[in-house]
Amino acid sequence: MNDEKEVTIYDIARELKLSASTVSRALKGNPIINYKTRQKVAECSEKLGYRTNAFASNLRRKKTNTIGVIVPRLDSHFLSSCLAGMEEVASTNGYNLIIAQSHESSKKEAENAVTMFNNRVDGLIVSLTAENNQPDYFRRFTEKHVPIVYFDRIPAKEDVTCVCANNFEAAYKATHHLIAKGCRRLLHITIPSASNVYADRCQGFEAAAKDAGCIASTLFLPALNMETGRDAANQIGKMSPRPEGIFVANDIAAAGCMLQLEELGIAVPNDILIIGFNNDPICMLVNPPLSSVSYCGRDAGMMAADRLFEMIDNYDFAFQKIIIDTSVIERESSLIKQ
Amino acid sequence: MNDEKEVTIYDIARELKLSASTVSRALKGNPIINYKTRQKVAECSEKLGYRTNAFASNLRRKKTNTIGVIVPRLDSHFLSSCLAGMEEVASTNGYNLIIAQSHESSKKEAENAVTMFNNRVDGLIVSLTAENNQPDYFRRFTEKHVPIVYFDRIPAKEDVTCVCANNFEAAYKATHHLIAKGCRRLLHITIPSASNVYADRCQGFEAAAKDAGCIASTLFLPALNMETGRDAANQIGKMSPRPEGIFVANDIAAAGCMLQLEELGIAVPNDILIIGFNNDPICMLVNPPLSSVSYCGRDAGMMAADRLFEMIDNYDFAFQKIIIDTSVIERESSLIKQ
DNA sequence: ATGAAAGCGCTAACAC
DNA sequence: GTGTTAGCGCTTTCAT
Repeated sequence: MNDEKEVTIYDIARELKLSASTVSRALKGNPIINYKTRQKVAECSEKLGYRTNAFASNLRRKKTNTIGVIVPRLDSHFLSSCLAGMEEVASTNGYNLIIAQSHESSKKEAENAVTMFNNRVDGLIVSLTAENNQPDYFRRFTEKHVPIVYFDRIPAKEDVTCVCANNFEAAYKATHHLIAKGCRRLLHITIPSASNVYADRCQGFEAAAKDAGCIASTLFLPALNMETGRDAANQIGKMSPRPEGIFVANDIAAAGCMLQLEELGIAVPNDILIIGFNNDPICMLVNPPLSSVSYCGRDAGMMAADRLFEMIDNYDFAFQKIIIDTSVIERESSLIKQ
Repeated sequence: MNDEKEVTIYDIARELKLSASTVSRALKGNPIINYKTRQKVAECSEKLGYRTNAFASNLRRKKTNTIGVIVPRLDSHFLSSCLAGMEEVASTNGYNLIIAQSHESSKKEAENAVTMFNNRVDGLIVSLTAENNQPDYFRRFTEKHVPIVYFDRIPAKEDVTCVCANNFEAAYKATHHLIAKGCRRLLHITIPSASNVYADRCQGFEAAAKDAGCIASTLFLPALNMETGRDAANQIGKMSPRPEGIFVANDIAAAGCMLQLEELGIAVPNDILIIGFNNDPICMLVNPPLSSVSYCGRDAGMMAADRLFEMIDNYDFAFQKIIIDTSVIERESSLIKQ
């Protein structure tokens, strides 16, 4: 492909009448090499336009300095914040990130896993699809002692390292918040999913309602977005009696729902209180501002990456569950009643 | 590192009493190899748990099947949509994406460029920082004939391949839209930047205002986000006479500005019309819904990746400027006057 | 402090 | 249709 010959350490060695090994050591700043030699090598490499060949090095060292990331999608605020955090940590540690999206398809996720595996990533960070929370295609990584950190959407089994919120508790708090504002008839809007994220939120909601002796029901949507949020509002419009407080499993759907409720003449928060999840920036843009559960993506990403590097560097595979803080952010959408 | 010996093509060869080259060919489905042999190799490789070693192959082929992407940040809706589009195209073509963020710092961008270069990416997709639109650190790529596609924030010089909107025209259209709604005193809110994105939008704005004989001024903010958008609104509140139509260079700042205007008792669109840029989903969430200029990130990402693969596959380095469609999306924030 | 030599796993030119 | 051979560029013993 490339016309001009690449400069190798042999070229530098020849030029300087040294051996390749000396050059190799000098280039990595190995102090065993005479300081002057190191300087000469540095100069010469600069002069010749040398660049290290990562594969040759990888091939030799059996290490890629690359970590793989598999996420359901890239274009969500939460996930891209997570990635931003991971990228920061990775680049500080001299690692690259290779990123793939599963598009919520377990099949695509398996394919991504194979690619990552063949690319010999030194570690893997994964957020699972909503479709499958006990995939078996990551087994080969653990078999080869390639560490995996799951984040946000974690597998059902216990013997993994993961970073996530305590979704049960977070949902409990969110629901409790509605109850504290005087709501007795509660509705939870979510998707049917075995994933910890949705299942735990659902259970947290039910537990909080039960503990307070409230009437709770759950509305399952095919997906959680603006559209489906609006559909949910239309259904709520027809309910009788209507719920007094709604806890939606993500902010986008909550926002869609709220907008549509307003259009139906159902006022938030006067007629219905509503709270979302994720504390997406949109919460502060909608009117009224949307209460939500805050959960910092960038931190989650950084913690996942930090833990992964610990595992890689210390060859330490102890399973660990890292819980991210969540807190209820009260805004106008849930503030009036009391 | 890894305890168990990795299985190589030699192991398969030994097992099957074949040569490594035959195995290599068989594994890539080379039709010159006997069908039965291919099958046997496939079975055996499966049985032994063989996985291809990408470095060894890369080292040999001098090709990485990896493309590098450098973006200012990951956690913006527009950019993550672009990435999603690129990832789709890349993965269809059997390529991986390695992604780095410059955090709007030219220094970090240069570092990223070095990393990508050393990792021998087969091609590069870049959106520049707002800080520097004529970086020299990508020169080494072109010198080595590694194709680069710039997107969105492109360099000042002409001899590059890029994918972007015609920001001048888009801004002209947006401004003209305000004028058509009856605005005579116009304000543009942006950041000081030599980048095509902001400079061209600014010029488009000025040209449209001038062509219509309107009074135009520009407010430069230190950044374009919710906060600074609100600051802008505070400044607008003190202006006299007040502008009648505002064109903001991105939607987040536009939304922040609009919210703050409302808080100051300045009604949108009754007192002031406003239009943003990017058609971010938040446009439909704010109240009133925000007019904007639509510009599809996913398409831009896909087009950039498509063009890059063309350059890689056909060894074709003709410079090409691909213009993405933009259109003014009229929503309530600019609809009343006429 | 430096060098010689072997080998990481794969591919491709060239044989047969 | 299959095998032989050499080499991609680097790192790492082991010598000296």
